[in-house]
Amino acid sequence: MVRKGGGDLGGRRSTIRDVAARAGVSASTVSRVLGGVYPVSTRTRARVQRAVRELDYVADAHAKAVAGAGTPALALVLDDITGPSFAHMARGVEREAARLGHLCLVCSTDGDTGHELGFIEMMRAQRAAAVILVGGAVDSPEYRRRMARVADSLASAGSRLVLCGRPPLAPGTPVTVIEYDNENGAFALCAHVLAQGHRRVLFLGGSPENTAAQGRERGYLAAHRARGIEPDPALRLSGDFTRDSGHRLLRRALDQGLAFTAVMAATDMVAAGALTALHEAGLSVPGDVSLAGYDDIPFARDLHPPLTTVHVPYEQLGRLAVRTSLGRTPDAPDEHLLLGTHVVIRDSVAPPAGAPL
Amino acid sequence: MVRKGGGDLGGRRSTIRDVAARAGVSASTVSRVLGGVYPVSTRTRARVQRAVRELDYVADAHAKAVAGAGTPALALVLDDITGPSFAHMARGVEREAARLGHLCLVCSTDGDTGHELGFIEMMRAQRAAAVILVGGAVDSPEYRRRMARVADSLASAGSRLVLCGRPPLAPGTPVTVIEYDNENGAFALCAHVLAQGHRRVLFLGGSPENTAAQGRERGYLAAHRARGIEPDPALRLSGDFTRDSGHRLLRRALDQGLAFTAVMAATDMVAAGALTALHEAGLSVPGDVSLAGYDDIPFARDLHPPLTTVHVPYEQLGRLAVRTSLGRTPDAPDEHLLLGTHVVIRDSVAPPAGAPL
DNA sequence: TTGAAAGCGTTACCAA
DNA sequence: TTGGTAACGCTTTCAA
Repeated sequence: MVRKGGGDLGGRRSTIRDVAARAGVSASTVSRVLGGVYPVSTRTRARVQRAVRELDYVADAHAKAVAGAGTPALALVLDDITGPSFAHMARGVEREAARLGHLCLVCSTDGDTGHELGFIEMMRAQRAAAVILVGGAVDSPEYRRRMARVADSLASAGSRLVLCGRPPLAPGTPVTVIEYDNENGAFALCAHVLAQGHRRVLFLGGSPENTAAQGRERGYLAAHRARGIEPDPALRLSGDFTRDSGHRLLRRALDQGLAFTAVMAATDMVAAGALTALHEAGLSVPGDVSLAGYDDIPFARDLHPPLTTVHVPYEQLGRLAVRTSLGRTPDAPDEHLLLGTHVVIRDSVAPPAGAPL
Repeated sequence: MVRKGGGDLGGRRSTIRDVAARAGVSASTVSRVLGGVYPVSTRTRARVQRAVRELDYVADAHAKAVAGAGTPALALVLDDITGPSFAHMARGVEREAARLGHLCLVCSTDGDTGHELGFIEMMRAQRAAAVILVGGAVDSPEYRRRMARVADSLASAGSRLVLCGRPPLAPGTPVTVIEYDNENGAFALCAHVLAQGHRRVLFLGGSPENTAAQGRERGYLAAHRARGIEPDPALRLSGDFTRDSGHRLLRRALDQGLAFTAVMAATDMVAAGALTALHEAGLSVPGDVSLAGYDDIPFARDLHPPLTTVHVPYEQLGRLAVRTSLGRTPDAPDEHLLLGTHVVIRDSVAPPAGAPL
């Protein structure tokens, strides 16, 4: 089969030497005109550029990398790109990486720690400029040990570990941690709910091990205590961060006859499922029960009623992750950023029926 | 600063030669035990493996690539990872790629053709196994020319162009096209709406240039004509595929006093925005106005009322994209897959008020 | 301003 | 079963 275009070499990619030959110069010269910054005569440069065009040549990125040139890629490791908040972080990472001229590798782990470790190993093999781990994790001594080892091994390969929305490691570990304030966000949100007069607030959590879920639950608890209320433990349910979890949990609560006048979901997705369950049960929101979410995903506005929630600057988080990890020496001391959140009040939270104004 | 762990070489990554030296063997031998399939004595293998562990060694992927070994990455190019349907395709691609041992590079173009071309060039430099372009495009002679050139240039570099949800190219072009049936899906959906008795159906489209939007609009039109109805052109609005577009368009239609009893949105996101605008105007769905979407994103169930829409197998699309593009000779003839869709009936479409049963 | 040659970290061929 | 060496495609001294 015959390729179109001038650049056929029998199915072989054209190399810098092919270009050199065609332009009647040496490979070094081609490299120099492509590099852009070296002194090359105008005539030579033109000839080389023409040859490049005719051959449709692009320099092999791997060869460049091996030779010590080239821009290393960034690696993004997350649970599931399909979660709206993850997707927004991914966008931030991808955009900032592109702006800085880096390519972006992404891996989904589906929550499997083994996969995660495997991916990190691959990223080290790829000489990634940084490996960004996104999303809550199970915080345990084992987690800290494992991550510290990863951080060191990445650092010694000239790369950098970035933890986004994950618990920090021991001081001195070469890692960048960027968190958003789960606890305070949940505190503010729950305080708002309580201020409306609710006393029995159902908490629809994530996995009890997940640090993001834990932080939000701590905020829920703290807001109660700040008002001198001891929340009923029976009101704290755990599941995962999916829409289905919210739906299932709320339906079960209803079936069990649990008494509550408001629901605080660990996630907007969870809230969405819960809302549907509420509607299915013929309950009106916020007339019969109030509902609040967390994350402020774009869809939250289109729920009915529009969802009161906590805004988390996910995209900015992603941008920050790449900005702070790049242009930093691999084994810089650990660095810790905490981003603020704020509650956005819409229509899904109101005073409980029969409450005093 | 002193690195922890045995593998310190003064900040240098350890190489296969470091491992060889430590194990007292040659680099070739190390390569062989790492490769796994060559005959190596048990004793030697053990020694090498220990050295690998002690040095925390991983083979450099770039060097491997240059040497002709190694698994090439897959490249995914899309508009915006934040769109739910894109995210699901991305998940399909990423999962299937991982299953097959490939890494996945992703780039967002934000609809900029120049960026797109630039990314494709980079992917060629990366020797990507395939470049998967996702999402509707502007179909023009210029588009076809450009894509054909890209397809050839990718093919001659041993890579393969995959078009997902984009118009096909001239026969014979080395490209794989995977489409889902926009027109028939929209036809079926609109037929369902018309069957309920609606006669003035507002169409909330995407960009008039976008082929996905066009296909859906064609389905809308065809369904009308199949019933002998000539739809009022004033009822066809265009915007983009965002939630805000739906909100804005519907609000404007209302402001202008446009008469309609049903709304068909080009996208679930658009439908979500439209739904909120409807609610804000005090209109009930489907009591006053029926509403239908397209894509069947998970959220569609949690809209109120749950949204009648068209299901598109996005994740499967992604998996298929990688499966068909891998393990195929680069300049195989063009291949064209058309995936079916089906309408999922929920509660947002009902007969118009005062309609005959 | 240009070219030759060494080097980057692998793998694969050929001998031993 | 092992080691030496060439080769992969590029960049970067070093000389000219």
